[in-house]
Amino acid sequence: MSSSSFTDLLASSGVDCYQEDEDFRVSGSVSLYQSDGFNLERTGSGLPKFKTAQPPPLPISKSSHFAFSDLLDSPLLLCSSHSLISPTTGAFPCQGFNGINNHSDFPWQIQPQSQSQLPIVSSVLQETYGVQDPQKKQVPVHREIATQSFGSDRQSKIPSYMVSRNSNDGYGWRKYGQKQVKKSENPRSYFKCTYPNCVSKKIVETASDGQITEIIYKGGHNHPKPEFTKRPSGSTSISSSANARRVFNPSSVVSETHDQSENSSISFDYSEKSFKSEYGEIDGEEDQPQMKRL
DNA sequence: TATCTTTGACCAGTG
DNA sequence: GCACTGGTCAAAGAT
Repeated sequence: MSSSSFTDLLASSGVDCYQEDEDFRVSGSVSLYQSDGFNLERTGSGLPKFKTAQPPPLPISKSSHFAFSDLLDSPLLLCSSHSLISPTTGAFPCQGFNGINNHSDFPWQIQPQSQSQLPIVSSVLQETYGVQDPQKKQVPVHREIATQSFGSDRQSKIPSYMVSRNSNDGYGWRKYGQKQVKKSENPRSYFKCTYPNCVSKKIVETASDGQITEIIYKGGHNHPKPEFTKRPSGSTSISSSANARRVFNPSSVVSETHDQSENSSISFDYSEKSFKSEYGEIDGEEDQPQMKRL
């Protein structure tokens, strides 16, 4: 898909794409769930408009759904584990955004403005392929600014761990700190990936009303998005969900790791079921009833 | 009982 | 060297 069609698609979907410096941002009023590796930001009223510059030619399909976490499994981001974006051009040195991406589908699903299907009423994305000083550790920074408007009443009922631990991206996150920083009036929560030996971290900035205003990813996952086995039915409490241990599929790790370093093709289900499953993120469809209860 | 979040303290980087 | 700031640690409480 060409960049123009991509931007057209986003624009038509209420997404605002623009690039600022090294940041490629996608913002607007769109329901996006998966977000790993992306900046998510709600800008104002969410009226779609392009600030700039041609965004990278993301191979997005015309699907109305996409899963951001899958992007982390793709070379688009994983390439950042091996090489950083050009600090001067902001361009990916690897193929991903250079228009030669082989992925037939961009792994995200744009949820049109329909607000009836998901708890997330709207979410606006900003994607930043952060560039760190090459002199410093070569860890890519993926900044994500997200606003998850669950609706004031609904959001307040969602336990914090449901947001923080999984953070809608399919990965397991463990909160290890929270701090009020000066440069932002909102407190920051610090998360680590729970996958063994994974150094990926993220910083989630949450507004006073509970909305996630910014997510900053530090370091890439050295593992694919985990596959989870389903727990036996019968455990319906939220705590059971929190206590559910994610089981990583070793074979998946091997194969996907290989794909990440090479040319992995990304496939994802555009169906609503899939999207909801992604949203359920806690443990797939098993947790959807929990979400419904919530 | 295990695992999680919370939160104050501590540490390191920077000006 | 000092103060400020952001990031991390770890004990305590919660689930």
